Amino acid sequence: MRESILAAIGKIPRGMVSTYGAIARAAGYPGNARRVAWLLHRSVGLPWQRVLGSGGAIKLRGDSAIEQRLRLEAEGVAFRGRRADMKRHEFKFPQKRDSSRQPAGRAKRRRR
DNA sequence: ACTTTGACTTCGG
DNA sequence: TCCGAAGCCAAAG
Repeated sequence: MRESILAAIGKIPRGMVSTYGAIARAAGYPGNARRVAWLLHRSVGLPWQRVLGSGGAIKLRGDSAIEQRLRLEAEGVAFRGRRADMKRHEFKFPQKRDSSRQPAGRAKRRRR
């Protein structure tokens, strides 16, 4: 849990970013975005700068937010306004799904 | 053992 | 775009 979340964060490659919610899901704990944030805050040795809020928004305050942005830009992540360009830099965690994936776009969102 | 606390997210107005 | 409310739940104190 702690480990799976931390491991997921560690898989984000340089130049890519992910979000709290996506990491929680990838770690097997959907809906636990806050835990991801909590762990990030008190753990060390993680690529913390690569974790953003939904939509690519930086959720830190003050100086930390500036530092995060600088670090990401240094890795090649582009920003559009206050958000990272997720279309180009969002890291997709590998999922195990069988080959019966819909070939055409149209991603569907479950929920309620 | 109980309460507070988050670097959150989504929805509605 | 911004604001508030509700859902979420392990870890800290």
